[in-house]
Amino acid sequence: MGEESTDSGSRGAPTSIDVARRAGVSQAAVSLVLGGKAAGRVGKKSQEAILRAAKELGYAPNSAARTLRSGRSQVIALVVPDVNNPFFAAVFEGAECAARKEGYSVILITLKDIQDWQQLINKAFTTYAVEGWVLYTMRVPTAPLQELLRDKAILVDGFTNEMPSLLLNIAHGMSDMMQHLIQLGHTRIAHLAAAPDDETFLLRHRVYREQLQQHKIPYRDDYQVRSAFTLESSYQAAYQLLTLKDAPTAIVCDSDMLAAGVYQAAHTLHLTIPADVSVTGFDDSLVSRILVPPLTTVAIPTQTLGEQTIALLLSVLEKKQAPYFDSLPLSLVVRGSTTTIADK
Amino acid sequence: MGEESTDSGSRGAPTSIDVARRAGVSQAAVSLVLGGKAAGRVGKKSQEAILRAAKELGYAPNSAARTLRSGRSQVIALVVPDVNNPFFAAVFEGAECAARKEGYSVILITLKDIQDWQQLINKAFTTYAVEGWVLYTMRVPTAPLQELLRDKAILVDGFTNEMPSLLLNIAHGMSDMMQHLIQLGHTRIAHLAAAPDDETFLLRHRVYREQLQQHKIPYRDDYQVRSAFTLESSYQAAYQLLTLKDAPTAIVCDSDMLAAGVYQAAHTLHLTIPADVSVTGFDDSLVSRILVPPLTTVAIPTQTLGEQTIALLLSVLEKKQAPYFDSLPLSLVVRGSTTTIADK
DNA sequence: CTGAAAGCGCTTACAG
DNA sequence: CTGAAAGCGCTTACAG
Repeated sequence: MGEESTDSGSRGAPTSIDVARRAGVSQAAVSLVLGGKAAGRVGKKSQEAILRAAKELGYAPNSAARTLRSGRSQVIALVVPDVNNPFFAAVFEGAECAARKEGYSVILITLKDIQDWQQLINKAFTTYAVEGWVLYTMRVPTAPLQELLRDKAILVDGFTNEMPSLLLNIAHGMSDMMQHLIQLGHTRIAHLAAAPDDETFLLRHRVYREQLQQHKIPYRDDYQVRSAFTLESSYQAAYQLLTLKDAPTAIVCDSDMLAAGVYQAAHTLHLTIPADVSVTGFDDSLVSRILVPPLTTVAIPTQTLGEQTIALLLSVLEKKQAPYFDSLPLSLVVRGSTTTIADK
Repeated sequence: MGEESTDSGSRGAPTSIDVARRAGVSQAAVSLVLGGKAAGRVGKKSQEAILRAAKELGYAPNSAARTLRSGRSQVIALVVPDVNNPFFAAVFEGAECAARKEGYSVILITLKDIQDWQQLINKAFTTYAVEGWVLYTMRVPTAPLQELLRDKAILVDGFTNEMPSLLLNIAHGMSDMMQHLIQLGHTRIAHLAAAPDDETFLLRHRVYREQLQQHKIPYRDDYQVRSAFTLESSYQAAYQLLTLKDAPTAIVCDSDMLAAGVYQAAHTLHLTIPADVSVTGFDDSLVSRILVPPLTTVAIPTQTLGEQTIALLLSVLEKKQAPYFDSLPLSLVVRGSTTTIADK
């Protein structure tokens, strides 16, 4: 015998063998019944006995054994840049909810630095048995990782030829936002952009310029600032804009989190939102509702996003259909942070 | 042969046998080297050959097999009521960071309703191989669950005889907060309490009353309101307080999230914080820094909390010491939402 | 409808 | 220092 022998029955968790013994059936029958595959394979009497015995013993199938044998863990990993951004917390909740309906669970992996790619994913590979990956990181993974993730990962709000994407209609949302401000009479519109030069943010900027051009509003270099996703950074950036000689009457932010910095700077400068300056966000996260006045923003519907994400990933995993590229519509949510341009 | 036979080598993921074959060693040697247990057991030459072969094949150990055989998954589950509350997102990050240093990973489980206890934990039991549990839910689990969790779970900010607790010094934090307001000259101090009647919130209320009494300030029933953790609810509660004939000059909230509702209500009523009313929170989450002016609050240090939580859980799992009860000190963070009482 | 058995990919004690 | 082998607890095809 290979190992420290243990008298069965008195050990930690009960196994399917313990349940079988108690119910007077074979171990295989236990597995079938608890796996929901007993139809026409196990008699009524046995089924009842098995369920009773399992309950009495407090039996739960060993997930490692199940995963090892079946090759299926029913676990999906969601990779995001930062959970502390309430938007990604909502994305997690949306994905978790959609996944649960399909019998899957979601683990959350935070990818703070780009260097973490290797480390974190390797860790996830050796720690969890992850069946599928949803990457919402605005960063395309490195080549060796793409190989590991082939046919089991999708990208959200990003594009690469190496894996299917769920695209968001960022351009439409941004363009709605610009038109909203222009209709309110704004012409001095600044852009507080996100510092990372991911495609999703570059796109926002492109639409910002296009809209200015279409409405014959001159583009001004001094109305362009960029900020990291910290309050300090966005505060500084906003302060710079608001203290310009010819300060903007509206500031378009790439994210609700960045807009929070504008609120701080406006307060410092005794400016009132929206009377003195209109402010807009992007995401429609908790942040947009907490700010006073509530933030006009572009809503990314996290529940729908979760559903579509899970649907796309499962279709990829099951190879039911060729990877497709979809585009989720975003909608403008007008709240109290924008108003018509004041005559001063 | 039991099953669809597969010619080894050409299947999905490479196994330790593939690596062994390529390196010209036994499968066991591969396991030892990649498990970091090769010291004095495998020769230098073999080790190098194994590592090279593993790299070339892109080998990663199968986690389900490892967990099944070793009985250790290195996974800890953190159960919280709501990830959308930025405080719990920070708690997750703190725990994840501390756990990683010890070689563990953390999965996040959200427990919205008390009814979910059974369902979610059972699911976690059968989906993940969870070694240890951290319950930060302000709810003590039901009896049958306590049995399942025996000797592998700890409770944060809650108490039961059934499992070890990490206690937070809520009383101290709340008492500091009350003294801060009283020193500023406030006597009309209202309490916007959390609706759930968990011990942690009842304690805040007890300290609130004690402090009033100690400073000979009369307790007023009309200064007591309770609110769920939604903006709508806390807005309503705050509105009620602020429209009293004899409105309070300070509102003490059980959580930063609740304070956000006070900001909204104050804005509606054209009241300025802190000039017209001082507001305080609890947690020191992202919310407290986003609000304008930033919120005076009681800080729960999520990084330290994560470290202590993991340390306590691991000591319980390893049975290195008897479960102990510790109490994490909290500190007052004075920001811009509180000021001296204005003479009107 | 039921039972006996193979085997998922590892870890680990043991014999050499 | 190396190799052969047992076995973790399941799932699933197969023989009855």
